[in-house]
Amino acid sequence: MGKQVTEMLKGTLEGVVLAILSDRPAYGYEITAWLRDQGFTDIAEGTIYALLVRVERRGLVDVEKVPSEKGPPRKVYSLNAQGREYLEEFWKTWTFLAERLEQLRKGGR
Amino acid sequence: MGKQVTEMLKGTLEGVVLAILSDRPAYGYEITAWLRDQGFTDIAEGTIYALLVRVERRGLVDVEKVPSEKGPPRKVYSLNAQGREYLEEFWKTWTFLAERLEQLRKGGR
DNA sequence: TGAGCTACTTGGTGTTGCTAGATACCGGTA
DNA sequence: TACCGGTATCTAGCAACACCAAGTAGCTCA
Repeated sequence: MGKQVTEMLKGTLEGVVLAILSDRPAYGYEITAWLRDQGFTDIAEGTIYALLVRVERRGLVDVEKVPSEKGPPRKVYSLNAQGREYLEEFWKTWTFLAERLEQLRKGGR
Repeated sequence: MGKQVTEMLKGTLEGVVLAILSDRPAYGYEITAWLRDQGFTDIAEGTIYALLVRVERRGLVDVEKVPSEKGPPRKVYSLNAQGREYLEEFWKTWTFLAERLEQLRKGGR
């Protein structure tokens, strides 16, 4: 994929990461690896870290530093109540957009 | 809707507009009005015009100036061959993203 | 004359993801 | 010991995109 997916990710990537965290806590490196595995081959490492810092500042996630056997300590993020609320909103917005797009695709306006 | 949809529109709005044009030619004012009608209440007028200029510069659309009875001349845009190709790509990217998101929503990873 | 709708343009702002490089901890190997 | 690769995070600078605000311009009708 190229630039197209990059632009489309703006705004959705955040929801994607929060959705991942809604399943269970995770840390940056892990999230990046998982996304790559899912086909998001272009997602830059730095992007995820920056995003995590952002959602933390906004109070959507809680953080815990956990030592790793294989390297420096991990920052494990978990979705808190506010984050879950925000994720709800995200899914609503996404649904709205997806419905409009789907309608456009089949039959046009 | 609020800021969330604004961010999510980045990258997709372009596809939306091209999809509209794939049905039949249209001009900026008309497109804006139609989008508002479809629930995209936050879309700014200027945004559509800027987007149209962009896709024109990229050679995805052809333009024709058509006099209007009700105001200044309209710039009517129509999707050309290159634009159709690009729209194809857009739908592929969109499908990829939508599938990942849908999977995330139900059942998580 | 002026209000209101139609129609397009432009300059500045904020958010977001990418690039590229740096830092740091650890195990294995030459 | 010295170095390399994998793990793990952070940062500064950049480009793209949508928004905001204001302006220009043509037309109709009171």
